[in-house]
Amino acid sequence: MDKNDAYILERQVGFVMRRAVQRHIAIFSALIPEMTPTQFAALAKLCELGQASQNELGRLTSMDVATIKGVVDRLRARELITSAPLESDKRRLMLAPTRKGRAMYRKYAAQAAEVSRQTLAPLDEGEQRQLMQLLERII
Amino acid sequence: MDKNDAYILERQVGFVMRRAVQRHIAIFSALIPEMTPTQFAALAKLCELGQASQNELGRLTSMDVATIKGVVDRLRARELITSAPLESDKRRLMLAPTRKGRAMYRKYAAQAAEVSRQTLAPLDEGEQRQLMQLLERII
DNA sequence: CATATTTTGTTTGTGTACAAATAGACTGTG
DNA sequence: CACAGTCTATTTGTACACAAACAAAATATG
Repeated sequence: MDKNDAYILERQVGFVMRRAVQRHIAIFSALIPEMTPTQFAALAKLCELGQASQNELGRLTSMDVATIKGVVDRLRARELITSAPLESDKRRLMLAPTRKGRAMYRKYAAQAAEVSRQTLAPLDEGEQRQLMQLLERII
Repeated sequence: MDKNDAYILERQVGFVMRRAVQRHIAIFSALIPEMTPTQFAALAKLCELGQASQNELGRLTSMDVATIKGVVDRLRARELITSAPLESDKRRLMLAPTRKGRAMYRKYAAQAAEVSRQTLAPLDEGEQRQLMQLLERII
């Protein structure tokens, strides 16, 4: 194998992104130890929507059916959201934030934005915008 | 809350990176269904080094002690690597790829590079370089 | 209307990922 | 030498993440 063809782990996008996500999660849990990024994402989206079915919430937060179920179970166990089968479509489980859930969201929304700021802190504003745009294009 | 201050999930780095990683993993498992990105990373690094202790391999692949143990266990179960306590330091577990492990690495190294190419395919070469550089700076 | 298909949710199994507690082995310093 | 501190590995518990298989409900289509 030619030297230039060598597979260098540290130069693969997947590896670098995995490490960047690790750092991001570390920042998140330092600033918001009360919940995980995933749980906050689900709660935030549900607060934005007011209500949504479990499936719908999963799609909007990019979690598959098994994952969103676990996240919802944990949020419900902490009484941050409620769930009830929909009368008009008994397959669907309608979710809504509780008063406590909305309070939790309001309490941490600013902190969550700060997590993004700290994650991007090594870059200047232009670079931050650039990174976000490039990432959005490889989704 | 001001409209401009609104927390928009889709614009948070963490959320976008998580989705980008999801797409990357999907591409990886389509091209290399035989193993996970994590397992390949550990195998690749071990092949590059020739040998390493479990702890060392974990550090170099950014996996914590519990994670690297699981990955090593699975690679060993498939006879892709061997492990043996080091005589001169009985705490350490020295790992080395087997002939089969090295063959597996050689077989998939080109595919793994192709995974990176496909992940970055929506971007032109300059943008790909840019994205990698920006990601490396927020690690 | 009857049934084939799709949608929603659950369950099971495997694989990262990390925190915290534990145990055994090494190292440094008094 | 003794022993305090450090390093390596293991174990346990929790939380994503996804595939696959299943059941129940709704919808589409003949």
